[in-house]
This record gives sequence, structure tokens and C-alpha cells, in this order.
Amino acid sequence: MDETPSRTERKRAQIMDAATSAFLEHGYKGTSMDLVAAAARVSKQTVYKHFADKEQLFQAILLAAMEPTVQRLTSAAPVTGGDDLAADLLAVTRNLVQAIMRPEVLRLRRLLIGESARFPLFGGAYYDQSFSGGLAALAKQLSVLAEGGGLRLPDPLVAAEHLAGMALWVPMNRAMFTGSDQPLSADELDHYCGAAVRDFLAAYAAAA
Amino acid sequence: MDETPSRTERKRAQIMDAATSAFLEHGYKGTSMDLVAAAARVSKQTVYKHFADKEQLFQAILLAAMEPTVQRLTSAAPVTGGDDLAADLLAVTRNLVQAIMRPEVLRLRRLLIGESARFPLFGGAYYDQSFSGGLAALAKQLSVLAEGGGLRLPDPLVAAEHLAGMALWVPMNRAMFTGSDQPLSADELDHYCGAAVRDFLAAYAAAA
DNA sequence: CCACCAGTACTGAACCGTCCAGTACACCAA
DNA sequence: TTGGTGTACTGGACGGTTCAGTACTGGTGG
Repeated sequence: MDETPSRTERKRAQIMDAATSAFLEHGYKGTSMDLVAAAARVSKQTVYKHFADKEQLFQAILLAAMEPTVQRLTSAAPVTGGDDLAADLLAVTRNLVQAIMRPEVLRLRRLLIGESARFPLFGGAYYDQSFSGGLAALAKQLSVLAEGGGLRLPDPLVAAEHLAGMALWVPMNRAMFTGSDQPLSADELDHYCGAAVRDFLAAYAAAA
Repeated sequence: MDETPSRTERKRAQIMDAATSAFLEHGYKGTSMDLVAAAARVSKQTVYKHFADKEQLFQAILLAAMEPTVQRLTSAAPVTGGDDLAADLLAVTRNLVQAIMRPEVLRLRRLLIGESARFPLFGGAYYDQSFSGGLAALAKQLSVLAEGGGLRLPDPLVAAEHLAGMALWVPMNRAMFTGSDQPLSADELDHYCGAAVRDFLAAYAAAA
């Protein structure tokens, strides 16, 4: 598919790419249409051919940037359901943390949070789809793991919220405030996920 | 103290108050010096008498806004250490959640996160002082409670991180993305704190 | 009295959105 | 392949607005 993108489609993609980078880096007010046009190596007129005004361009790049993130977080990775519950839990948790601590996701989160006062619809949409959807997907994974009999899950959603909260609270806050987009090191990933899974198991392991 | 604030000091306070509201509401780029002067009922010249330029005004209000928040979150509320461990834990958790879910704190967090790419020092400072400091204070409270014998705390700091993460992950993310500054309702507060304390106790209660 | 302040006008620059003359490109017909 | 036609694009300029920061006059509180 998309064998030969027409010139119009190419230009549109150039504009979207440049605008996405610019908005994610400088925010809405900090991004000028001239800068977008220059970064896209496109005349400003072409920008306005494709997008009515700055706000509609902003909305377009937000929707486009949210889509793959939502997709990735809500597509429950198939749980193998092996015989090692702790290992399976650790794998699920690592998947979640790595997926949500990606640089693009962090930048998108900062933009949505920073602009949530002026563009509350998009922050709300992201929360509904990506955040809540991701937790629901995690709850489903936990339910599958619980079928093995090692977990007692009276409320899978609450369990998912607590597992995610334990694993992500510290690194996510640090990333948000620090402004650093660097993904977690292997040691940090092991530390946060390992500690979270340990306490999760201590709370939810079925009585032997 | 501050018996008779001089006129200069009064004017400075007016400017700081107005600028704080404006920056918290509209962000750095979205706030104009004319708007600040008008909101402070002060001439623009007076603003520039007190602050060299917009950036220094921004830094001043950030430092001033961070101070009480840091103070509140790191001043460990005296733990009574009664005979009901679950009730004490619930009280500690409710204190934390209510302190951090205050509207001013939420607005400050959004501003720091949104501007963390352009003003990384302040986000980092807030993370170091308020976030990490708050967790350290919570860890200390937990240690005090553990002296009663009902808790087994191999690593109080990790325990504090997990308790805070379980209690705050969902409501904090919702507040950040939604843009709503409304504090949690009594039901929500009970729900999040109750569920967090329940799982925390399940993981950390000393073997009877 | 006089330093400070209000009010306002001003400068220089940035930005949004538009317009226009000329150019590159896609598509089709011969 | 060639030539032609319509559409998309370029580059730049421009009007109207906003903004950061300065200058100046006149008034007022301490």
C-alpha cells in the first residue's frame, strides 16, 4: 500500500512530521507557523492549503501522535501463561514500563499535560483511551495469568492500577519533571519492575 | 513579622500574586507582561522596576510557588502511632493524597511539566525537593508505624514509593490530563486510599 | 519635598493569516 | 515521446495584531 504517495500526500506528511516535532518540543504557543513551514521545507502557503489554521494543525498532529501510542498500550501482548508466575508478571510489567517510558510517549504526555488547560479535550481523550485503556488491557493480562491459579484477583482492574502505580510512579514523575526523554537503563528497569512485582505478588499471591 | 509592609513590598506582592495566577493558568508563552500588570493593578513600568525581565519574574514566582508545597509535603505530619495500624496507615495515606491533590499543587505540576523542556532546572528542583522529599517523609512515617510491630519494612523508601504509587497513580494522571483542578470527592478519596492501604497491608503486614 | 507610581504612548520585533506572480509537477491526448 | 492543461507549490511581501521592554508626563503617598 502507499506505493506512490502523491506530491500532495508527501507535502502533507512533511508538514505533519515537522509540526509534530515542533509542537512536542516548543508547545503550542512556542511554535510558529513560519518555523513549521521552514522545518518542513515547504512554503507557508502550502501549510495553509492543508490545514485551515494553527489550531487545526495542532489538533491533527495530536490525533496522529496519539493513535500509535494508544494502539501500543491497549494491544495486550499475548501472555504466554507459563508455569513461572513471577517471571510472567515481570515480563508483563517490563513490557508496560518500556512501552510507556518511550521518548515519544513522554513528550506527548508533557505536551498534553502542559496544554490541558487550553485543550482539555485531547488530554481527556488520551486519558480515556491510552491510560484507562492501557490499565484495562493490563487487567486482562493479569486475569489470564490468574487462571493458572497462583493469583487471587477480586478486582483485576484495581490490581492493574496498583501494579502500574508501583512500577511507574517514581520513574514517570522523574521523567515528567526532569524533562529527560532518555529511556530507563536496564538496571533501573529491573529495579522498578522487580520491586513492583515482588510487592504485587506479596499482596495478590493465592494462599498456598 | 511583616508588620508594616512598605509600599514597594506591597506592590511586589501584588505583582507576584497576579503573575503566579497568570503563569499557572496560561503558561509562560501564553502570559503577557501587560496582562500581569493589569491583573496586579500596577503599571507595567512598576513590574519592570521589580523584575528585570519576563524570565526572571517567571523564575521568582516558580520559586515562591514551590516553597509552600515543598514545605507541606516534606513536613511529616506527626504520626500518632495508635493501636490500629490500618487506621493509622489510612490516615497517613489520606493526608498525602489530599496534600498532593490540592488545586495549587496540580496547577504547579502542570506548569512545571509543560515547561520542563524550556526550564528544566525548576522541574528538576521540584522533583528533588518536593517529590523525593515527600517520599522520604512518607518513608519516615511508615518507619514510625512499623515500630509498633505490625509492619515488616525491609526498605521503607520502596514501601513509601509503592504506597504512594498505588494511591496516586490513577487520580493524579486523571487530574493531569483532564486539566481539572477539582479535589477528589470524599468517595474517591476513600476508594483510592482504602484500596491502596488494603494492598499495602497485604504486602507488608508482619507475619502474625 | 521627592522618590515612587499610574497611565500611556512608543519602538522593534515576532507572528498569524492572506495574497500574488511565477514555477514545478502530474496527467492526458496526439 | 511530445506538447498542453490544470493544479499544487514556491518565495516573498504585506496588513493587522500582539508582545517585550523603554520613555515620558503628571500625580501621590510617605
